[in-house]
Amino acid sequence: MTRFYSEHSRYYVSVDCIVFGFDEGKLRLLIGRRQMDPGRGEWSLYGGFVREDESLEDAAHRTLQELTGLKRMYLKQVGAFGAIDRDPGERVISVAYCALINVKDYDERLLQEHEVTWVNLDELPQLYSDHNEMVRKALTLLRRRIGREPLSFNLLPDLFTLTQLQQVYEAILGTEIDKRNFRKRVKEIDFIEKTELIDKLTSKRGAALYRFNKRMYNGNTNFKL
Amino acid sequence: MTRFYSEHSRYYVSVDCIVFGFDEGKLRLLIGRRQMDPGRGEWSLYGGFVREDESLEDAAHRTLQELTGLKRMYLKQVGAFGAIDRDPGERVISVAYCALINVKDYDERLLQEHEVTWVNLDELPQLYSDHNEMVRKALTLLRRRIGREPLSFNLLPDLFTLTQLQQVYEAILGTEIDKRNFRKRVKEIDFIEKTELIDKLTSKRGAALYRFNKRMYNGNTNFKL
DNA sequence: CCAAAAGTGTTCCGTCTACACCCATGG
DNA sequence: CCATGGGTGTAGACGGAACACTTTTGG
Repeated sequence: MTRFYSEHSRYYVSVDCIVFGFDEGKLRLLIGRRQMDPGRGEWSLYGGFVREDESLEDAAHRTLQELTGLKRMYLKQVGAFGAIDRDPGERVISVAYCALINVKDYDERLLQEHEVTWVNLDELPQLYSDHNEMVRKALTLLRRRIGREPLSFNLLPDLFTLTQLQQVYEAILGTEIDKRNFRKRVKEIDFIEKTELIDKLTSKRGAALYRFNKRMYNGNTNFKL
Repeated sequence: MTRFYSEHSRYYVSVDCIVFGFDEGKLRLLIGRRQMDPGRGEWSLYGGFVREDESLEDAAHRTLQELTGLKRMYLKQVGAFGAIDRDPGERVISVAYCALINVKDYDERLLQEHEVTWVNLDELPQLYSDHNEMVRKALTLLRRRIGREPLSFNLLPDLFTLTQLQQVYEAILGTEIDKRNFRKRVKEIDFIEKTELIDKLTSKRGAALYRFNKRMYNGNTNFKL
């Protein structure tokens, strides 16, 4: 192939994944001990270098599949990070991606293997390089979008109770929400379907299970929750 | 320097600038004929390759200074674009930046020199590579932010009339806005200052000139316009 | 004197918020 | 029988939307 741009410099490009999960009413984040130099042993987001045969987003999907075993998950680009010395080793330009997964789907064995763990978002330690900034930015992005995009279902099982759904909102927004007002709004959203099933695990009385109906959602850009 | 990541591939990284201006009530975009192969002669955003001694944002600022002569302008990252074949020449990962400038500040000579022109946003031709997508994404970003961030002043002279300000909102949002409601809201925002000066160019009666007070704005994250 | 843009308040309606009690059941 | 979480409606406050006429002055 002809070399068009040979007078310019080339850079390592990586993807770093901010993986959010939701468990026991709290937002959690998947972080691990960095397994390469420099910075070996520091807490870090999970990431990887971009290969020649994949797009940025594909690289993030591949990285996440290595980590979790999950094939296609909710994924949004957070932004590119390119400070000259952001990586203490060499210059690496990194593109951050925010992923949302249901903690139950996660393969526990892979967790061990990659030496990653879930930490509560509010107990996040200092992370390698600019990773804390990536997390902040990802969270800001979620907060801005959760009301107009059906993000929250990615953090929950297919069937969920309204209490769980509300807890996701509260965890992401960092506020308390009035139960009656929340449920009133849910009732007016047709793509959140009540099923006949009852969850008896979390309460004695049992709670109705709901489901996100993707078909009904399609094309519906104007809901508000 | 030790080479830490030598087993991985490196890539050209460029910045592409979506430069918005505002003139005669319309949003305009700065585009030019591409001056290098491949794609020479196609309409294109203005961009450049990232150098080793600059961050991504610095690269965007430098590129924009070459183009407009302006030193520090409003600049926001739109996102990284990394499809494998997005550039027909070689693999180039590009980070798009959205800039807002006041058309009057622009150096007309440089415009000639770089063979770039202003086009109305609604008459945008097909652009090189994925540049149209970058523009769409930048516009979406502006629409989402204009209400909670003082973007609009970057598109106007230091002194502006309320009609001009309203036109900026209408151009970005693509909607018509009620004059009285708009002005009512402006009155409640303390960092938009009325001056004693009168603009007599656009109307016979004359219109009061306003100014964005940066000091008053600082720290004010909760306005709404 | 008239065309053209500037400037100005009120009413209505819909939306969001605050708020407290009964229900069902497992242990 | 009681502790625990599930489930329900209403009233008042607030904010956003609709709406039309007067003012000024250059030509």
